Amino acid sequence: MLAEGEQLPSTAQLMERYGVAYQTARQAIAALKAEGLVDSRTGSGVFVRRRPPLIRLGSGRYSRRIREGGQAPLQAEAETAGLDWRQEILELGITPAPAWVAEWFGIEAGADTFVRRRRTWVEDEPTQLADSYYLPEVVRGTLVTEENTGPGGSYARLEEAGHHIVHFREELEARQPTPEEAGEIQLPSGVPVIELHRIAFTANGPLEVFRSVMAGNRHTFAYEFEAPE
Amino acid sequence: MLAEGEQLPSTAQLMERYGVAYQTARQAIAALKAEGLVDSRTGSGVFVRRRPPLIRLGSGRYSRRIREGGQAPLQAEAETAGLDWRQEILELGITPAPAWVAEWFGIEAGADTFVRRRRTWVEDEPTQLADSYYLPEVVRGTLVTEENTGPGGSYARLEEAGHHIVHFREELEARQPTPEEAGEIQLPSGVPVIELHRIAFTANGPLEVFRSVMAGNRHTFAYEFEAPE
DNA sequence: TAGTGGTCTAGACCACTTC
DNA sequence: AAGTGGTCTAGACCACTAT
Repeated sequence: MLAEGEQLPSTAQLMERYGVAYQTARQAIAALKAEGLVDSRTGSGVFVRRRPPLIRLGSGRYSRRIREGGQAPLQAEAETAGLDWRQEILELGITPAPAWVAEWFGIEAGADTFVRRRRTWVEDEPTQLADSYYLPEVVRGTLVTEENTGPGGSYARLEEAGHHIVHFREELEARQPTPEEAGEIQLPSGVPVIELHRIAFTANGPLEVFRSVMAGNRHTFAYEFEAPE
Repeated sequence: MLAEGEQLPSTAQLMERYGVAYQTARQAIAALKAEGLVDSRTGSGVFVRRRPPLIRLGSGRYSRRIREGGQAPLQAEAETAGLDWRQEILELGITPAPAWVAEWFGIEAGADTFVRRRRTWVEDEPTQLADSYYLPEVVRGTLVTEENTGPGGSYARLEEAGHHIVHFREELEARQPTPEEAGEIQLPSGVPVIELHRIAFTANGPLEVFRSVMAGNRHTFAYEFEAPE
C-alpha cells in the first residue's frame, strides 16, 4: 500500500520485476489513471494522487444573510473550507441565447441575453466554469455588467435593483469532461465533471439561468429538505 | 458525423486509411471510449453509444402521497419516466455498522445494524447499488426485514410503525467507479458514478442511513428550494 | 547524462461474432 | 472462414526532469 504522493515503480522497473513488455506495464498504469488513483508527470514519474480539499456546496450558500455579509455564494463555501478563491472573467456582454436558456426566459432561441462567463480558481487551481444568463433589461446599468460586481456578488446587486429572489431550482448530472473542459479546468485523467444547472426565480419568473461545469473531485453537494407531502 | 448506434470503421480500416499502426488506431478509439462516446463489442465492432433514458430524481419522490399510492421512491421516478423497474436483494440482516453509519446513529463503529443491500434494475439493466442501514430494534418484526417490504416500500412500513419522517438530508459526489462497481452495475467505460448519501430523520433523530452508487449516465438530480434567509 | 513517461511501428496470438 | 476487438511482445524515438 502506497501513501498519498508516493512514487510508483517506473515502467522500466515494472518490466523487469514482472517480466512484461513496455506497453503492458504502461497499460497497468493507465488503468490506475483511469480510476483517478495516480497522476503521471512526464520525465519524473507516476505518483499516488493527493485528494484535493473538498468544497461542500449546500443550499445555504444562497442565503440573504451571506450576501449581506458581502460574500458571493461560492466565495462563502470556499472561505468556510479555508480556501483561497478568485474568479476570472471569460466573457461579459450580450450574446444569443442558447435554446435551453431561451426556454426558461420564454424568449426565442438566439435572442439577446446578457452573459457572465467566468472561471473560478481555488488555491490557484482552476476548478469551475460558470455561465450566468440574464435578460438584458434586467442587468442594464447595474454592476452585474461589470467585471467586479461588488460585495455579495450579482444576487446582491439584483436584489438592490428590486428583484427579490424567492426560489431556486438546481439540476445536476455527472459525466466525463470534453477535451476542451479538461483543458480549461486542468482536469487530471479519471476525474469526471459535474454539470449544474440553476434557475433563480423571483415572484415574476426566472431571473438568472445558470450553468456550471466543475471538477468532480473537488466538490460535493448537500441538500436538506423537509419531508414532502 | 455518425448517428447513435452507428458503427465506426474497424481498426484494420483505420490502419489502412490513415497509414498508422494497429496500436495507434486502437489508441484513438480508446480516447473516444474514455470520453464515453463509443462502446466496443468484441468480435463485432465499435459503435456510437446510445444515450440511455434518464431517471430524474427529485425530492418529490419521498412524498407521503407517493408512498400511500403504493410506490417506493425510486419506483415512482422510474415509472414516471415510463421505465421497467425491479430490485434484487443482495444482503438482508444484521451487520457491523461502518464508521460513517455509526456516527449518524450515535453508536459505536462495528455495533449491530440492520442492513438492506440491493441492486436496482431498470429496463433489465443494473443501474444502482443501494444500502440502507437501520437500528435493529426499529425494524424488528416489520416487513423491512423481509425481501418484499410491501406497497410504498420501507418508508411506508416505518411510518406505520410510528416513525414519522420529517426531514431528509442528501449529499452527492461524482467519481470514477471502482472495478468492482463497474462490474456490479455493468458500467461501460467513460461513465462516472454518483455516490449519494441520505439520512432520513424523525423528530428523534436519524431513522435510516443510506448510501447508493449509481450510473452517472442514467440519473439526474433535481432540487427545488426557497431562497434561504 | 541518465532516467522518466509518451508516442509510435510491426507483428503475433486469442476469443468472440457473423455469415 | 473471415472479420472483429483485446492482449501481448520487442524495439525505436522523443520531450522532459533531475542531478
